[in-house]
Amino acid sequence: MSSGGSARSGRVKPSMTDVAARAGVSLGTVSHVLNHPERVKESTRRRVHAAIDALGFVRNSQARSLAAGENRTIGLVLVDLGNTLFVDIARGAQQEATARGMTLLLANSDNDDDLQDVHLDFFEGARVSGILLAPMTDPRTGVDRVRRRGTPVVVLNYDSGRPDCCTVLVDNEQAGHLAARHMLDLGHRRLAFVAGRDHLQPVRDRRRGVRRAVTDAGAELVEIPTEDLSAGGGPGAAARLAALPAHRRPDAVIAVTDLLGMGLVQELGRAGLAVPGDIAVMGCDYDKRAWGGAVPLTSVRMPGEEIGVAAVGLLVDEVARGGEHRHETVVVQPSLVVRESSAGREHDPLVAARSPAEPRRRG
Amino acid sequence: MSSGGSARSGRVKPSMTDVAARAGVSLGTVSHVLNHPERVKESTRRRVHAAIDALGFVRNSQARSLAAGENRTIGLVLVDLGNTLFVDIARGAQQEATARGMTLLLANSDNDDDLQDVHLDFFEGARVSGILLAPMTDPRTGVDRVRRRGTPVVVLNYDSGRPDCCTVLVDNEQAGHLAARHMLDLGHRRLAFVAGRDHLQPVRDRRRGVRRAVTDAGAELVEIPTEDLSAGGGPGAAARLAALPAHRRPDAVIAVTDLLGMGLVQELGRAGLAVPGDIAVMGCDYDKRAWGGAVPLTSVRMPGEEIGVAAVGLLVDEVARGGEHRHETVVVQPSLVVRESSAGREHDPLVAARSPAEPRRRG
DNA sequence: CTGAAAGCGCTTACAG
DNA sequence: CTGAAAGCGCTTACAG
Repeated sequence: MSSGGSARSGRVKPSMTDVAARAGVSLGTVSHVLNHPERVKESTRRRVHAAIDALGFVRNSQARSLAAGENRTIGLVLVDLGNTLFVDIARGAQQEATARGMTLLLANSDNDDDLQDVHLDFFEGARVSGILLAPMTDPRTGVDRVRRRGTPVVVLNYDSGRPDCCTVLVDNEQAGHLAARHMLDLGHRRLAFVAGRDHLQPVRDRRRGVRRAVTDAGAELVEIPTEDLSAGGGPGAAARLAALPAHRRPDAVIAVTDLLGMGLVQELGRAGLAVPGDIAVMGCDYDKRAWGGAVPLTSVRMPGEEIGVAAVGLLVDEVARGGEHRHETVVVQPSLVVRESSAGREHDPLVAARSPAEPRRRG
Repeated sequence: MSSGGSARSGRVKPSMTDVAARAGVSLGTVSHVLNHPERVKESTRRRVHAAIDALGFVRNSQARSLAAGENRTIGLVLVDLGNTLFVDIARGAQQEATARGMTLLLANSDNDDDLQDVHLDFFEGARVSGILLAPMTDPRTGVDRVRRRGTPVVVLNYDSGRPDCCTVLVDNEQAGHLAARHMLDLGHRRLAFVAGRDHLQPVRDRRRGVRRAVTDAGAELVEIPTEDLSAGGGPGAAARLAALPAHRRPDAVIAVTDLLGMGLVQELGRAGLAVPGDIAVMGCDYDKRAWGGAVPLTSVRMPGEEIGVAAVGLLVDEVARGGEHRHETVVVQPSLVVRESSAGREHDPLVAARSPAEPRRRG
């Protein structure tokens, strides 16, 4: 394939005035056929539409927002599009926004707090009707700044603990509890939990759930620390497990993330421990990047799309009701996905997902 | 954590007029301190900035675009954010856009052509300065429509074969060639290529590359068709391979995607064939969802970020040079990532990526 | 049912 | 160095 002709010089887009001229009507009439077609006589409407088509007119939404004083777009700022949970959130939000006649715009802050601020400022400058923010760390400053200026913000996947904006959370304690219950139900009595420090909310909450389940069952829990929460943390943790004498070794391991779980499975295999024969393993997060590991990984699925849908709902309510709106926190429930790494090969992957509980509301 | 207070009623954002009043200057002066600070006396500038801070003023970018007749944002419409290649593209485009003082907005069409059109129309309505489009199928209609109205479009990852817009492509034939050369270099003489029909450009081009390498080497190629290009295609293809008598079985398999390769590895293992001992396997795409499979998968990496960077470069040139701009096609080169599924366990994963060739230009 | 006119929040020559 | 005024492309009462 070869080269190209030069670009047609940037043609100026037709305006409503051009359409009006071509249709032989006034500017206001064109606006009416766009906004209140029922107020316009059929034949006029047709002439205007003909002119619109002929000219390839596309209304300037910036001018429209400015004049109408309303903006039908929502900005979604995400920490990390590399994590499939956030892609799911975006998909859910997208669908719900469309269903409500709004447009969703995405911005990826790529784990960079400064970039996150840039995006927040951008959306505010664009006068979106509201912002959905999935932050990595405490978004206090950013949220404060934006809210103080009057733009509604819904925080996703981070519990800021403050009641001054809506929040959508996953019940991470329940995730940990589900995971441990699963292992206990399989008959395991000595569990291990591989995780980082409680610096990150999800780690802290999942740990709580695991501990509660183990304590309630009168079983035993070994906690194995790791700095690296992705696959790279696998070798270290696997080495520690493999080094234990067989009679003291846990018979089930819960990794705080799927990537970590995947790394574990791989390294345990190399150390000569069969999964799940010698030791059952599961992750948490249902991260698609950990799909199809050596042994398909049992996990706890976070309902990303549900989060996106709920968030748009809360935001739209706040925009519509203004002062009448009351902030609330929606807590969405995770669900267990049983696969081979805990239940064995005969277990059909992906089929046994338990259906999630109803989201709880509070607030 | 409990409930919330009601939202502060949607406060109206301060305008430049408010800033001017507070600073005791005219509207035009405020605009000058924002756009041409050097033209304003230091003390005045300070007063204006004080007013801006006090009021929490954020300039309305819609009004600015309207008045200035320029818009510093670029829209990126992606087929599928679930595929990590596109996330990489977005990251590269983001960085390059920022470096050039523009803002990148993302929209995910989620494999839905209608949604893709919606996004194109939205960006056109928003009067972005240009659009980057990574389509799934031939984007002819959409691109024509948008370009006819004067918005520059750069097409990513799809060869439309027409010289009337800029394009950034990955050299998929080279990807296939690299893959086959790798297997041949390892000493394999009977290769299999598992892929769908040539309906999709990448499949067609990768197949060409594989065939060329095999033919040039005087080796043998078995082509195994599959409908499903993701992990689900693994079992069928693995069954066909396993069913062959050992002396006719290929000693190396190239899957057209990583997900397919991952599915293959898993199923071959279940069928009792060791990877790479009995049969070497590799994928193509370097999809992070296929990370850390049973056996880390050798693959061909597509330089997503490079694509994003190149695309923004072409677009900005077209916007800046207008009629002077000449459309061109940039072809970016893939690179081999050798891992255990072809090279064996002793091979250190992720270390042996060959560095990619320089991108070629044409046009 | 249609049109004339003010106004949304900004930028930008043009005067002073 | 600063201000007054026109204009960007639209919407929306308000008249007719």
